[in-house]
Amino acid sequence: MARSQTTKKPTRIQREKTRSILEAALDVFSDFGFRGTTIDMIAKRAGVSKPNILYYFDSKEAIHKALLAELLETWLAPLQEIDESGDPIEEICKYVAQKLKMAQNYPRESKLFAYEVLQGAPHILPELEGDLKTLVATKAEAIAHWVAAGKIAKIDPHHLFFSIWATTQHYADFDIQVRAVLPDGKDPFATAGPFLDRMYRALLSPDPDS
Amino acid sequence: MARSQTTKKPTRIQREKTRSILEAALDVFSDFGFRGTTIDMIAKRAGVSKPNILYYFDSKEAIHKALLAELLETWLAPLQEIDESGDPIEEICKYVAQKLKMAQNYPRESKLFAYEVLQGAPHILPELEGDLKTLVATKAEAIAHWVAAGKIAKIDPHHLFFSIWATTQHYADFDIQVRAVLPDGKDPFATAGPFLDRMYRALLSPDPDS
DNA sequence: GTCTATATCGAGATAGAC
DNA sequence: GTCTATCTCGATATAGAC
Repeated sequence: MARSQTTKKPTRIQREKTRSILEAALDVFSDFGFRGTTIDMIAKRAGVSKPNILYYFDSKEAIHKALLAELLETWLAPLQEIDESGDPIEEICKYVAQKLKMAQNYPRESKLFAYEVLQGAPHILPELEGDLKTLVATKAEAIAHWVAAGKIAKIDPHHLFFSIWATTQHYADFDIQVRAVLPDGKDPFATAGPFLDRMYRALLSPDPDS
Repeated sequence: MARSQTTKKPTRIQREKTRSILEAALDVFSDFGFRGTTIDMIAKRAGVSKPNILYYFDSKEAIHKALLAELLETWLAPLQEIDESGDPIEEICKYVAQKLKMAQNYPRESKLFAYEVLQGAPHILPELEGDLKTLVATKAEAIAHWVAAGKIAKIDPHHLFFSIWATTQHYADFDIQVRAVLPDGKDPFATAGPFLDRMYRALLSPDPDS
């Protein structure tokens, strides 16, 4: 019986090994997707044997699920932080900047998520329809209040979030294309930051006639 | 020797069968990705046998490549149409609307492309670094002229394109997530159109102080 | 706990009958 | 041209020694 199926608390060695397997798996899954990844690839990258992987995790899918579960926690954190009592435009631009930073520093997580959603979110659809939908609804309401108070332009809060997710994660998920198209020597993230900041300030600035 | 390796021109039957195989393959590849798709799935959906598929195409990869080649032609067409002598904001908003329409009407193509780029564009990297980069450079220059003439706000043309691609294709590629998060009964594409139009008009409107 | 060896299975591709 | 049957290989997962 594998450790992962028992309830005994893991030793330090076990925790470290579990971590290094997850770390290696994130590397490979984010590059090749679930189906394109073999346990052997993960084993090689983690520096352990294939059966040893299956001692710590019941199956390839179990590794994948563990990664997605971890991911969701951290992925939604910045959204939580949007504060209705703060300055509207600054709050949203801060969120955009945080999301772009995450795309830069955690591209593997972004791509793992992209693969999952592209496939129809087989493992996390319940979370999307549950926690995520609820959280977005809450924050969308805050934004609707800002709109109603005339503090920002009259925009659809849901599509605002979609556009923020799309534009920031694009630099992680479509990294290859971005680098292929950008002129040589132009850093994607350094130049994307000011562009996006400007875009959302323009979008959100309240109309004079409102 | 398979027909696909000969140089004889195909009969009507052969062309129709090739088409129906490609059609079925697009369905399956766009749902499950290259590695997640089996020839059997394509065969079932096309209503032919597995060996029959391999009579018309040399391999699974050959089908995939054929789809990508077709895709690129149509995918870049709207970008070509941006006309430097037209009204700047109308030209760009027209492009945005066209791209959104394509995401709505050709979501399979969008997802096929997304899978390919996520994986590191193994089949189309040369085209991205060649034709696409060249085309974008040309159009970016046109936009730079508009900026220099004070006709639109001072924005980075490359990141403008990235943001348009990201925000429009998001509704095809992340369709599942969009629908999971949107309030019930709210149509994604119908509500995205006005949002994006407003966003790009706000972004591009020239500064008073320029 | 970790390894070598292996059972098992799914899938790409081929052979050969019709 | 199209089928049934099959070859072959790679990958998940397991058995069993150490």
